[in-house]
Amino acid sequence: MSDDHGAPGDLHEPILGWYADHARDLPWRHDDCSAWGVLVSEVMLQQTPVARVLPVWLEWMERWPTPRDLALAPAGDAVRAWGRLGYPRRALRLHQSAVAIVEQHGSEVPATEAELLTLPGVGTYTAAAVACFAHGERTVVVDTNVRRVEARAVTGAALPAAALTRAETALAATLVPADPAVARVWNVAVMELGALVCTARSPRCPDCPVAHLCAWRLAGSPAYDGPPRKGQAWEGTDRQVRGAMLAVLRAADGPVGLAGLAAACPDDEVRRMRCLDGLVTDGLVEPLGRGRFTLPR
DNA sequence: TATTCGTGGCC
DNA sequence: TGGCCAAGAAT
Repeated sequence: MSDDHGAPGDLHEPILGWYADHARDLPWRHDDCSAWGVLVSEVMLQQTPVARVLPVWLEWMERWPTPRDLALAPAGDAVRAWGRLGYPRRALRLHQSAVAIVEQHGSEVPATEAELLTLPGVGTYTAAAVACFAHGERTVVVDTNVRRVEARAVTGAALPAAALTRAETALAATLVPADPAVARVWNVAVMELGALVCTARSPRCPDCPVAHLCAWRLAGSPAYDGPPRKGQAWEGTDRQVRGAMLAVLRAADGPVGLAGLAAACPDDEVRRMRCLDGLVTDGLVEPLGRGRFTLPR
């Protein structure tokens, strides 16, 4: 029909069609899911796989079905209910967001990106995602999946650059359909394609609806040739100790003494105290005096 | 712009 | 086996 093979517009029909057939049935995508449910899901999904988020999200929605419900609970309850999703400051920020939504937004999750961006823990991606998926706004949603799909299909690179570039955002913007309702499906469809088919390590190109026009494939699927990607250090980091300390506090019924927290880092008192200080500064741990600590009240 | 911040599963 | 990676945000 068109002779300009590879034009960005050619991606729409195949990807939207693929999504219609292969989308996962996730509760936060249901029409009856509240904007609050969408916001909670988006924050939980930051750097955390769907499989791990699902049971915790269901628990949260049952326990705190509205922002007001969470705002009325102690912050520590949110941190404990966060379980082992990782990056527990997200739980704290979600609680702070709930309070802000109640106090400053009439208990309704804001609909515009600008307002959403004022909420703690809500950045560029999450604001665009919530405005779009919860409120139907036509936004440009750019997450790691979108970046990878577009890097391959359009740019021809094996992987996107380490940091989001203006060019990527501009490209993504040109690809978002003009109609808000279609844009909404497009945004989630590209993410889904990246999550299920156009994966980082071993992409399932035979299952890809745009393999025939993928610039990366047409170039012979060249290996990544950019600057070396530095991994996420873990062994011997403060994160490891902070995580262990928080695990102790989550498991405990009441306050925990320094001796109990020492198990998280038995061989290095300097690091141990630095991490504890950091947790207190972050608001994830509350000092009670006399060397006793608890999750925030 | 580069770091820091959890956790666990997978190839 | 272990490095890599997962719907990022804040500083």
